[in-house]
Amino acid sequence: MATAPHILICDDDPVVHESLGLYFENEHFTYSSAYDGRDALAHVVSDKPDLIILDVMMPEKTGIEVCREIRKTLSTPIIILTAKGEEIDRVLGLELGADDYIVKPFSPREVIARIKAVLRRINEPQENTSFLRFEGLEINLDNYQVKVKGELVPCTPKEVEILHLLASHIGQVMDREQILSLIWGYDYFGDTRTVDTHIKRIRQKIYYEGAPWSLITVYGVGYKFEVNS
Amino acid sequence: MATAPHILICDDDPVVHESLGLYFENEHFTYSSAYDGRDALAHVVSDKPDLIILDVMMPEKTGIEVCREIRKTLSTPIIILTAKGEEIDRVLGLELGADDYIVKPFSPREVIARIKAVLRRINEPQENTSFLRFEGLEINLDNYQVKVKGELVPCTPKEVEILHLLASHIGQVMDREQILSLIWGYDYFGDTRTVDTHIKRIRQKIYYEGAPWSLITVYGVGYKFEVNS
DNA sequence: AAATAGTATTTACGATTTGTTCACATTCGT
DNA sequence: ACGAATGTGAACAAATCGTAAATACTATTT
Repeated sequence: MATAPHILICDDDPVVHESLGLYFENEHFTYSSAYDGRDALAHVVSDKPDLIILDVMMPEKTGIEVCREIRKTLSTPIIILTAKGEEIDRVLGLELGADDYIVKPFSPREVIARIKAVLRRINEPQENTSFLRFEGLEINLDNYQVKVKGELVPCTPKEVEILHLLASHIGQVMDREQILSLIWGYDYFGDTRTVDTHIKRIRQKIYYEGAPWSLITVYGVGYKFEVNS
Repeated sequence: MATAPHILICDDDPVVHESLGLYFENEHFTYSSAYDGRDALAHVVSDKPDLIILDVMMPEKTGIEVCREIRKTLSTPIIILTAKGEEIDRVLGLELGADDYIVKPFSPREVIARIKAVLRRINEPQENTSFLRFEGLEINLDNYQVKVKGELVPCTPKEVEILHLLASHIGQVMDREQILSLIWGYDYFGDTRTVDTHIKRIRQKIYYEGAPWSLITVYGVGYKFEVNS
């Protein structure tokens, strides 16, 4: 994967291949296609994809079975695809060793973002930056303490974690799903609006007039931590 | 820059010019010198350097101001130079559009390595497709921010996405269906004229007299992003 | 084991922003 | 010149967000 990643799409619905193919070409990803479970396994071996997109409902072998098979020998990242209503399988899929989970119908942005996130997570060993400091703001994930202008501000664990997550990705918008996945974990089923409530409280606690940083809402996308706007 | 790059050194300290000059000659880079902010801007225009090294502390105009000025019209790579202890926020520098940041005192190896890295990054086919830069126009899909002449222009998410899509396929005409599929998703069924309205708003927001790029309508087909050659 | 305090989550609703469509003017290609 | 395609502004619809308050959960103390 020196340059662009190669993705293997496994789904019995040609429409999914067409639309994903379009997004991938746009990103200069290459891809190959499998239309049933057995076919999928064959392609995994022959194509050596960098990432596998696996629909749950497929003839011959279900995505779950395929996932289990793959995990016996390979650690290739897998993203499970499922129709709305099949959401029960989420926990199961992830316990089987899938790396992420997308519900149909999906948006282009979502799919591409998830793929990039998974590949990034796989490739880059995480840097240990548990302590972050900005003008008038310190976030310490070792002792779960947040200081504003040197003063300790009592924050709950979730608040510290979310703030740390956003502040360690300055300027980068993170959507609610990403935040939920990274803070709560992949097996969490909750209302994405929960994130909003936490953001609200974090803002209340840390914001002061003239702070050189802020939590910014990107309408329709998510939140980001910005410095000196 | 067919062969060796030309570097513009902007610093009020002659010692810096001497030492950098020495390294550059060794690498067969050519270079020119500016000793204050105003001088720097003049040289940027007349010398058309391939890369600019910009000290923060300079008479007449600080490096920060010069950087901001340059970014209004040019996308020439900039490396910011700063003395240890000068609490210039790395983030701030990079937000202004600088490409890298070196703290004095620097080692020859470090400077050369950084310069080569930046030039490589700029020249090679973009790996980081989420950020696009043109003369007087920057599109950042991580931030969802668009800058025209260095100034932040408030755009809605759809506007940023469409602009980024077109700008990442320079010269290539995309029809309305393609744009809808890639931005809205495969399951969207709406009026294709919606695209027109978004294009209109993008043009209103980003266009300025003499911009070296534009959103062009291809009658009966679609839209494309063009750059003056 | 029950009560309590501290957190987390859900829900609801108004406010706001954004997206879409429509109507009409203008431009384009034939 | 004509019909089709596009530009444009304004009205409208939809989606999203902020916030507060209610509810559920969890760990600790009594």
